[in-house]
Amino acid sequence: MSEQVYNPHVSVDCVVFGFDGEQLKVLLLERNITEQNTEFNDKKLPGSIILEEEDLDDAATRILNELTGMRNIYLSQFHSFGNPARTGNPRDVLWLEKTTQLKIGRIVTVAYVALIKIDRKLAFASEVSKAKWYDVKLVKDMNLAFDHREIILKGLEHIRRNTDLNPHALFELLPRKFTISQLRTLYDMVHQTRSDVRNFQKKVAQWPFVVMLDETEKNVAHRAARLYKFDRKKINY
Amino acid sequence: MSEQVYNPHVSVDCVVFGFDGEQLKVLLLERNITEQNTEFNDKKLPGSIILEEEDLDDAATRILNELTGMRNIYLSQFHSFGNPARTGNPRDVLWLEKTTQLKIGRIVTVAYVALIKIDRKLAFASEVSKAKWYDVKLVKDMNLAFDHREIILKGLEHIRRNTDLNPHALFELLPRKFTISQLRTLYDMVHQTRSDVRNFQKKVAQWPFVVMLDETEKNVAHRAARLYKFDRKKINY
DNA sequence: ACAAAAGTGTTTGGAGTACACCCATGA
DNA sequence: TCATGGGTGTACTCCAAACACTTTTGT
Repeated sequence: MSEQVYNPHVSVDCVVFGFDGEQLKVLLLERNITEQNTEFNDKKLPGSIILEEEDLDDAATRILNELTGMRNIYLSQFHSFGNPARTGNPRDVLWLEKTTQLKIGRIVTVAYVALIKIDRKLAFASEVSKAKWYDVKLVKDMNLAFDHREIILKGLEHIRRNTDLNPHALFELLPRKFTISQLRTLYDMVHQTRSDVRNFQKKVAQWPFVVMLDETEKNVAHRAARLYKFDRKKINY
Repeated sequence: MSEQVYNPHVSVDCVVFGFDGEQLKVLLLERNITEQNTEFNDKKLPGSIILEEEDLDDAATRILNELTGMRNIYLSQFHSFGNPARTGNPRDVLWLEKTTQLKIGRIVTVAYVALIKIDRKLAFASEVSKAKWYDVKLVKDMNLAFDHREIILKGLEHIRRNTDLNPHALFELLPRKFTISQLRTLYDMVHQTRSDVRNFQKKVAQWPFVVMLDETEKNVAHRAARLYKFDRKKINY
C-alpha cells in the first residue's frame, strides 16, 4: 500500500441520513474549538480532504467507514460546492490547518448523501469528536461549520427528488423488517406530505419489492402490525 | 479586478447540447496535437481550470462566454469526476501543461450541462481550436480527451431525468418560434420514445407556458405548421 | 393530382384521491 | 372495557395510451 498523501484542494462531505421511526435525522460531528481561553462549539458534517490517489466515491466510502465502521452503505454524489467564500471563516481554516497539519487555501468539496439504518449500532470508533443524530428540522437553526447548512439542505432536496423516482432508496433507512406505517411515516417525512392510510396500502401493494412476512410486531399496546421486508431482486427495471 | 491566477487542481467542463430540428447535438472542440512529427486529432469538451477566486458556476459561465460569446445560458451542474486515472494519459497531461503553462497533477472536474439554441449564430471567437456540433449518437465512437466520453454520457442522462420533471428546460433548445412537431421530435429525442402525434398535442395543450402564435411556417412543401412560443412567466409552480 | 406533413376525437384502463368504520392487542 | 393504532373497500376523477382519417400547401 502506498503512503497516504492528502490532496488539500478537494474534500468530500457526507450528509448521512437516518430514520428513527418518527423523524428524519442527520449525523453530525461535534466540534470544540478553544480560542483564546474561550470554548466554541458547533457541528460539522463528516468529511475529509481526499487522498492524492483516491477516487471521490472511494473517499466517501472511506469517511463513512472510518466514522461508522460500516461497509456497503448507500451513497450518492449530489453536488459540489466551490464558492471561494466557503473557506472564508478564519475559524474554520485555522481548525482545518490544525487538524490536518497542512497549509489550507481554497477547498472545493464534493458532497454525498448516505442513507443508513439507524438501528445498526454504529461503531463510532472515530476521532475525538462524537457523532450524534440530529432532527433535520433543527438544522436551519444550528451552528454549523463552513457552508455545511447549505450542503445539508441541498442533500435533503436531493433525496426528495431521488426517492420520487426510485422509492427503493427509502428502504436503506428502514430496519430489515418494518411495518407499513413506518414506511408511510418515512415516505411522508421525505416528501413533506400526509398520505392517506388506505391509499398508501394500495400503493405499496403494487410495489413488488415490498414483501409481506408471516410475522407481526411484538409487545405493542395495540393491535400488532404486520411486518414486511424489502426484496431488492424484485425491482422491475 | 484582481489578477487572474489559476487553480490547477479543479476544472469545470461544459456539456453543451443543441438541437437542429432532427438530432440532439453536442458542442466539441477539436484538438490537434503534434507528437514527434505525427499529428494526432481528437475532440474535447469546452472546459478550463478554475480561477483562484472564482465560484464554480461562474467558471462555467465564463467558459461558455469565452467560447460562444453568449450570456444567459441555461446551465446546471450535474456531477464531479475525480478518478485519479482521468488524468492518466500522458498525452492529455502534456497537452494541458503546454496550454496552461502550469505543472499539472491530478484534476477533479465539475461538469455542467448547458442548453443553447443552435440557431443563434455562435461567435466562436475563441482559441485556435474550433467548436463544432456533433450528433450525440456518434459520441460513443469518437476519440475524446480525458474521460470526456463518460462525462457526455452522464450529462445526457442528467437532462433526460431533468426534463422529465421540468419540461421547461427543453425550450432552451428550440428556436424562439417553433412548431409542435419540432417540440415533439426533441421530446422524443431526449426521452428515447416515439410519442403519438395526437396525444402529444393534447399534452402540450395543457402546458400553459406553450402559447400559440398567429403565424405559420413559410415556404414548406406541405401544409404549413402553426408556430408557438414559450412563455416562462406562465409556468405554474 | 399528387406527395408530404399538419391537425383533429373517442374510447379504455390504470392510478391517484377522498372518505369512515371495525379489528386486535395490552393495560 | 378502554385506549391505541392496524387494517380494509368503493366511487370518482384525471391522465396516458391506442388508434385513422381529413386538411393544407407546394410542386
